[in-house]
Amino acid sequence: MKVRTRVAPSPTGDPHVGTAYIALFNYCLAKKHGGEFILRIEDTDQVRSTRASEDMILSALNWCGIEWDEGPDKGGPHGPYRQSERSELYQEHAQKLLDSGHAFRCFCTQERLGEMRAKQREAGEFQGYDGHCIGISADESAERAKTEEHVIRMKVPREGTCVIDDHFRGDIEIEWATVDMQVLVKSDGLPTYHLANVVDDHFMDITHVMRGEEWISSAPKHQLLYEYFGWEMPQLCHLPLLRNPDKSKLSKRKNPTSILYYERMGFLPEALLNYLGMMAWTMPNEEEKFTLEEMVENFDLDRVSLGGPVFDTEKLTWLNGRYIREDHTPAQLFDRLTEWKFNREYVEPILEMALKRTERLSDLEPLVSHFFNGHFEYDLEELTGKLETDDALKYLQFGLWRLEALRDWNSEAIMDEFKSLSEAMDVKLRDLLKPFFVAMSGKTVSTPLFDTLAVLGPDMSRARVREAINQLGGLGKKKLKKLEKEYSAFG
RNA sequence: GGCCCAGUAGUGCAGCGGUCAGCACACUAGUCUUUCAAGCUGGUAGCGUGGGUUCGAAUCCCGCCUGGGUCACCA
Repeated sequence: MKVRTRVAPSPTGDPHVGTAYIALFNYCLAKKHGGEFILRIEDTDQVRSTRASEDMILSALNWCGIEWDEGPDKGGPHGPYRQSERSELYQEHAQKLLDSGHAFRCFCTQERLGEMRAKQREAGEFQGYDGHCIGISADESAERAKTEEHVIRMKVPREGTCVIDDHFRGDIEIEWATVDMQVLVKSDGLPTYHLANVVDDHFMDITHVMRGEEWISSAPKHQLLYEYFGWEMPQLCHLPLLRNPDKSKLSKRKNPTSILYYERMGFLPEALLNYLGMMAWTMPNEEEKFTLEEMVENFDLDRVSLGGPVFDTEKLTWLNGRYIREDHTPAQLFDRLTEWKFNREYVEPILEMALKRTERLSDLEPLVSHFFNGHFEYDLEELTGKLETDDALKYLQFGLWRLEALRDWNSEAIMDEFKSLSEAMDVKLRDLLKPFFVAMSGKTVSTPLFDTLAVLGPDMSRARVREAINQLGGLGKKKLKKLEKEYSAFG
């Protein structure tokens, strides 16, 4: 049987390096065995999914050098490859489960579920659905479904043990009693991940499901669904999660996670991909610099290690340096530079900001250099200005939280965010903005703040705010907690 | 907290019962260079812990500890 693997990102934000990491391994497994690699978009979360995010993910993955055989942009024999376009298929299969008695409609309100969980938590018992609606007769259920809002849940045995076969870990035993009666179809009629994923993997002939370790605990649900449908289960392979330096799961709050950030920072796609390949994996000869082709050629699931690897930007930087100096002539490097930022598309909007502030062409470089730089050594006095260090830290942290929550990254939205923050904090906008201005540009004379943030993009901007906070002495746990309280007081 | 997963220097990995546990990043000393990098030569630093099994354990088994994940009408 032909090996078929997939990566199934959810288009709910910036393209994540974790997605590229999972994609890379799936790609290598498929190609190593002459198989196919599929890209599927899991956009069943209507609230958070956006087409803009999907587009970014596809182009970011392509930028990394990963190509798929089938996907929403190129089609294929198992399409459509966007879950929002496969609704009927899920509905049909939810109905099958309903008919076979493996699933049931649940009419419980959010309030009741909330109370139920609160009670369970208080009593210290297993938290999960209590089976309230499971006994409703098929007729009554069908009748009520016509008028009442409801979800469809899967039935899960209340006793016994489920054995999951993970390729890396062998048998994993999980008590059924710890598995919740998962919602399969939401009240908006769309499936949850669990249903859609199983149905799609089956109809797309996926043979190996290689995904993050975070999925292990819900694997019993998936296995059960395969059983209910009478389908063959693909081989499960749970890859260790990429970590922050503090070992927690890699997250944008602690680390830049967007592929776009690494691109803007001046990392080369082949270096980033190579680096991702040395997370949890090594070449048999221990060589650390290798191409995608070499990785495919040598790929072997047995060479995957399971300790969660810390995404170490320092080592990535070293690797990137090797690619730059070992693989480029000055002429080639110039082309890279042009591709990167030294082009009209990137520079022109920046020149628009700089134009009015320029008297000689030679004034230009210092004025706009922060659009091409990585990080700075800040002048701490410039960073704080007239503010006390603690106040500057507070402003920066509050602003950072606002920026982290911001969904649409554009000049107006950013301005609104800062305006509302300054009102809530009852400080002058200009005072609030000052440290950000320096944090973004490393200077006191520079381009307009909001436009600058917009051009730099979310991850780069956040990274600079974080860097400024660190250089000002950072925020300890205690201070951070105190600030969090103050912040949540006015949101 | 319940359940699950993991645990080789600060970090990424090698090791798969039998030489002083190797490599790379970082750090550091020296060397080269007009400076700084890069390069080269060294150095510091590790098998979480306690029990077994075995002639012999980083490697196999068990307990503990630590870290992580997960407990949604998000994926």
